[in-house]
Amino acid sequence: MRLSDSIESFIKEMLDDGSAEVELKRNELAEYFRCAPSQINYVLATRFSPDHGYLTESRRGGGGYIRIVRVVQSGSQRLMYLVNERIGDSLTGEECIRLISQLKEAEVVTADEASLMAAAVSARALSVPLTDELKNAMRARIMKSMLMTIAARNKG
Amino acid sequence: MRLSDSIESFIKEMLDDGSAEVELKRNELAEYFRCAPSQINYVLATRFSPDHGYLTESRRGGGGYIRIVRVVQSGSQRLMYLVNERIGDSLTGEECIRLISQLKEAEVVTADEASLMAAAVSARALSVPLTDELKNAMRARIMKSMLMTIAARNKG
DNA sequence: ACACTCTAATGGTCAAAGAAAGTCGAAGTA
DNA sequence: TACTTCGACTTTCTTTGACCATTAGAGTGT
Repeated sequence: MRLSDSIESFIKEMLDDGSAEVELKRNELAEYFRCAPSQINYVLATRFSPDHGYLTESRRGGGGYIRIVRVVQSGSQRLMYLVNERIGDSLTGEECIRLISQLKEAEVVTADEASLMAAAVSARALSVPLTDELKNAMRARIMKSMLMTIAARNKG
Repeated sequence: MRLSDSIESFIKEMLDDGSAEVELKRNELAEYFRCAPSQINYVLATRFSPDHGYLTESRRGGGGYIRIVRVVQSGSQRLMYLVNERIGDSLTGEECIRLISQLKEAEVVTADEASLMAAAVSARALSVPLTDELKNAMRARIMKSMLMTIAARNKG
């Protein structure tokens, strides 16, 4: 069996033990598996990316850590669909507005949250000297990032 | 746990015990935690800055002291300050996080809204091929746009 | 009393060392 | 060809120590 697979299983077992969140020390884990510390990063990048339904957060320096949060659960299917299928690399301002109001209609987000989201991808927010293509690429990314966050909170 | 975190908690506990103000002796505190006195300055700079919602004032010489005050501002005061003075043309990701968590602490936004905002300006959202400078400029704009939306709703 | 100086007691700054984690290209493997 | 693994180098956060700045009060001379 591959090292990466072992590390993946190890982390997933930890996640199954109750909480949907786990905190670890990169160096300790690498030591445990007798591999290069950067191997852990590889596993995180290939098996615990947002597309796989996980968020990771970390801190360097003394007392540093890596935290992994599982965000995909039954209730978030629709959101994950949006993130993975509906939204591609690009989204116009209008498409954003349409999506956001659908989410509001469906009561996935509150009205206040909907306006916050709209503000984040508004023309005003993106009024920097960039091509429309780049702006729409940014919109897609900003939307995905926010939707992932909503999916994470909706897991209960 | 990190030393800095311990010192931070210690000070915050003192602040929670009633008054929104605390006075301490740098050397005594350093002695108590068995660390270099300058460590206290580090904690103040990284955890009790104005962005974190605190002001510090101090005096040297015999009978010197350090006073830490938690700043209390109304929601709209804080929003105005942020939009008009604090946020200029550029904001780093960390600065965004700090400002957002202050708004949450001050109950200007809900926890859900705070994570939404953080998601909008996260590195994940802005992982497009742009210079850091441009990204930080975008962060400033996105933040302002969102904050103005919040300010608008708080009036109605 | 008064003014002046000296000194001990504080706190401040900054650069360097230490302690994690991140990146990325090269080499290995299936 | 695509996926893994490694390790040299980078970045970020923490901790310390040497040196600097300020202040209150004691001592001294008039």
